[in-house]
Parts: sequence; structure tokens; C-alpha cells
Amino acid sequence: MLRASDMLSIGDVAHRTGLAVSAIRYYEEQGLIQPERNRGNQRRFLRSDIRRLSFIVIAQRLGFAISEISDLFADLPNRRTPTRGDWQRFSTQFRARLDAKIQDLEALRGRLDGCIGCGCLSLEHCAIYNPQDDLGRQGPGPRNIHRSVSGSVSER
Amino acid sequence: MLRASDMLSIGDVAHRTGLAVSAIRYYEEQGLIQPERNRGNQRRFLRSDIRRLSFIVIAQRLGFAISEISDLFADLPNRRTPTRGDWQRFSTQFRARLDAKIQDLEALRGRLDGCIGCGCLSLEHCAIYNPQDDLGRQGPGPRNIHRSVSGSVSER
DNA sequence: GTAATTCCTCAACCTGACTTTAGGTCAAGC
DNA sequence: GCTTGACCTAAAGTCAGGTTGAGGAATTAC
Repeated sequence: MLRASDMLSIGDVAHRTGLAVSAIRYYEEQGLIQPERNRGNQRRFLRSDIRRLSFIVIAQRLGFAISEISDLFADLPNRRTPTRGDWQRFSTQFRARLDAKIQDLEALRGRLDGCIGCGCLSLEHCAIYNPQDDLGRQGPGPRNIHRSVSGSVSER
Repeated sequence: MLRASDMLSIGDVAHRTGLAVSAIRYYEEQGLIQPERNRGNQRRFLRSDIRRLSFIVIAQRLGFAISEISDLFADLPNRRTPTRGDWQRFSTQFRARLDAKIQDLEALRGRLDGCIGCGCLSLEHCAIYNPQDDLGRQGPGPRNIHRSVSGSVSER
């Protein structure tokens, strides 16, 4: 049922998604998409790959790493257009992550609000600096800046 | 008024903030802190530098880049402990940035919610894919994943 | 006073997420 | 049938945000 003419070249896909061709190749390398090849070894994409790629863009902006997106995609079929059920499972998971991020930010905002009025960021018992976790390092490489936001430091 | 005994070594500061010594040196290199030096050229920090560093950690976790944090810090004095007024200006600005981030995420959540029920991520007129900006590339290097979240792609 | 820590600088390395380049192939238009 | 543009791979480069290591000086602890 898949005629060649139904499929898109990498250039087409780049155009439709706004992504660079090199980025699309990179995502394939990372296993996020698996386009077929034509006789001449050129990539041929399904229309549904555009949705997949769009979702990658959005998820990244939300702070998901490529590897996390890969996990999220684990449930989705690669070679057929996702069904409604596929997307429901996917977006439900996604929504949970979103909620967590929003809650995290709101919690900090709440704590910050207590501080704006009193200038307590300069004082010693500010709620923002309540002691709890240890912020331990965890090896080389760039920091994952999307861990939980609940910081803690006591100045004395 | 600043006796040497009031000041902290880089090791002390590392201990109190949970940061690695190398990270603290890096932040200095980036202009986020400006410790003094003693006769032997060793860094000596103000107590208030601990607050500064703690804020850096929190802000990074919220997705602020070092350069953005640097901007936020522009109003704060480097060489003396911030006053209440300093912190008020600072936290007011910070709060505005926080608000913007939260709104961004909530907007996306709203759009996503419309999609979970109907499975419309697989359809063509999903609100998540409304057309608006162009997602244009902007040079080499890693993508800034904390730009506005409002994505857009149309599949056809 | 000397040994053990801690600190210094500078340069190289690392990861993630890509882009750029080089050298070559494929496909579409005329 | 040939030219032009799109495509291919592989390797190297880039940028942020750091860490690691070498070689040496300063501090602290005994």
C-alpha cells in the first residue's frame, strides 16, 4: 500500500518541519525516526514522520533530552501512522512530565513571593534556601539542567 | 571593615553550596562572581557570594542560561553584600521571568489537553501544530532549548 | 620545620545536540 | 545526454557548561 510517490524526501521533510536536513539525519542516527531508503539509498519518509519530528521539537523545548524523547517514543510504532490510542498513551505521559515541570516552577515562585516583600533573600532564613538535598555532583559532562528545581543551601 | 577572617576560601564555598570547586572557578570566569584575592593569590569570598551561587544553581535548573543569569545579576553589587533594595529589584525581575516560563508551559498544556481526548495529534488540525513561527535555524552550536515553547508545524 | 592539604593557572577533555566540510552519487529538467 | 541541484557518508568542528590533569605555590596541622 506504500507507493514511492507517497513518500517524502529529506528535503521535503526539512521544509515542512522547519528543521535542518542535518538535524533530521542526526535524529535518525539517534533512533528517533527510521525512514526507508529508495533504490538510490536516499531516505524516504512517511507523512507521519513529520508529526514525529514536530513532537521532537516541542519536547525538546520543554526540556526533554533526546534520550528521553526516545523513551517516550518507545511505545509508538515506527513504520505505521500512530493510532489514536498510541497518541493518547503518549500524550498522557507527556502531560505528566509537563505538570511536574509547571508545579516545580510554581513552587519556586511561591517561595520567591514570600521573599520579594521582605527582601529576605538577603537574610538567613529565607524559604528559598531551606535545607534539604545535597546538590551532589554526578560525573563529568554538562549538567542536566532539568532535574527537580527544589534547591537548598544554608548560608551558615 | 572586611577582615580576612570574615572571608571564605573556595573550598569553604564549595562545601556550603554543594558546587564543585571547578564550577565556582568557571562561574568567576563567566563574570557571575568576583571574589577578591589574598596575598597568596587565593580567592576570598564574601558570605553573600554563597547566596549568589545558590541562586545560580536554582536559576540554571529553571532553564536560565549562564548569560541570562548574568543579565539578571547586572543590578546587584559585586563587591558588597546586597541590600534589601538590591534583592527586591532582583527578585522582581526574576519573578517576571518565572511567570513567563510558567505561562509558556501552561499554554502548551492547554493545547495538549485538547489533544489527549481526541487523539488529534494524529490529525491535521491539531492546535499544537498551529502555524505561527518558523523555527528557523540560527547558527551552529547546540540549540537553545529554552526559547519560547510555542511550536508550529503543518503537515500538509 | 616539614608534611599534608588546599589552592593556583593553563590546557585538554567531555557530553549533548547539532552544523560544516569534503568527496562523491542520484534524480529532474531541458 | 548532460547539467544542476538534491542527496549520500564520514569525519571534524562548534557551543555551553563544565571536569580533569599537570606542575607548582600557599596554608594549615603537627
